[in-house]
Amino acid sequence: MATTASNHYSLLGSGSSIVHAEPGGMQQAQSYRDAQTLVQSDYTLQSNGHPLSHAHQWITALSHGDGAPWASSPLGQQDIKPSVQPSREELHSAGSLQHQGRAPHLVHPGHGNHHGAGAWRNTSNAHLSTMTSSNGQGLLYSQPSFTVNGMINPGTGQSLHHHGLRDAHEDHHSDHGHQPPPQPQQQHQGHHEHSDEDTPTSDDLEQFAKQFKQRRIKLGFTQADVGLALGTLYGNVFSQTTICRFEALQLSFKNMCKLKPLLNKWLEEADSSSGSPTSIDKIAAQGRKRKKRTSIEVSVKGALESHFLKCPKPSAQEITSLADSLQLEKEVVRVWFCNRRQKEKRMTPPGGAIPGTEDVYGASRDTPPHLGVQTPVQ
DNA sequence: ATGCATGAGTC
DNA sequence: ACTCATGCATA
Repeated sequence: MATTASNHYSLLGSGSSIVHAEPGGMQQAQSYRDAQTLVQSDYTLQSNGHPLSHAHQWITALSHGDGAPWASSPLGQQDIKPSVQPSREELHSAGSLQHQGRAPHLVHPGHGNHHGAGAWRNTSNAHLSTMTSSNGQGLLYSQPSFTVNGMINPGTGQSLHHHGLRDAHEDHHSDHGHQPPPQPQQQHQGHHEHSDEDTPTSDDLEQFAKQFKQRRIKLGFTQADVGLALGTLYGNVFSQTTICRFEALQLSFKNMCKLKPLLNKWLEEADSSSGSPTSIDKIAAQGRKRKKRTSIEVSVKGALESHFLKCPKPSAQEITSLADSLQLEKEVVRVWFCNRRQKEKRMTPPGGAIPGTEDVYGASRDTPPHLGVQTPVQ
């Protein structure tokens, strides 16, 4: 694809003072790739170096295994990268064992409609203890540059954390209307409902997320604070978006499993370190151009929705013609479909389905099952 | 809280 | 060209 055009961003020195806001600039289909000649009119230059956004790559790289844990991945994750040190042998090894095949269940050749994206809540009640059995998940990551207590004090009220606060997170969840997703956990008859040792169940995650959010708020931290703290703490920086999605269970099962241990660690650190100094190291930020977010009109969205229902995976040809008829860039349309598909794979359905009422799309029956809890949120 | 976007890793 | 993890920008 237009790699040429899409990645011609420039790095801005950290000391750059220029800034160019360009608020209500343009926003509709401006071909960013065709416009190579146009220079960067449609890119927003962000001179403000945002905190390293490459950070996620460490994890991402390894995490791509996507074998859907519930599916059949022999080994789960042994990701977790140390900080910025590129020298890491695991990087490679991990790559090899990844992707051992997509979840057997939701594989649909051609484009049927949806695949069982909803494999999500397995709810197999059992505590599957499976993969990850021995990876070094709970280990520490080396943190060369910065070490330690990351996390800034939320100036906003709050300042008392107790350690014993562990409230019993024992609540409800007798069960949900889960469906029986192919849950391949095997071996180890789990029995320890621990946090990081074994693969959590959907309910475990749901519970943890709930508790995490509650405690986070009690401690007075925002989602952004946590994301930043994880960076200074472990070297993995996450954005407010990711924390938010975690709490709302809007990530894939695998992704949730990966983040849980990290957030769990943070929770522990959070209440143990009461008067920690909070040293926030900054890493050189880099800026790159990013295409301005395209806003798709509702009417157009409706059209895209319709097409999606008929064909979630349109061919390049179809995308082209569709883009043409809607007067959007092909790339925008392509990305829209990608995001749409991704959305279907999330744990929680879009609007928060009501238990018992599913199927967001007409014929879809395997849409991700509900999750009846809608958190009010901050 | 979410929509659109980027990129690495795959297929 | 797709999937996935992730995030900037925005409603």
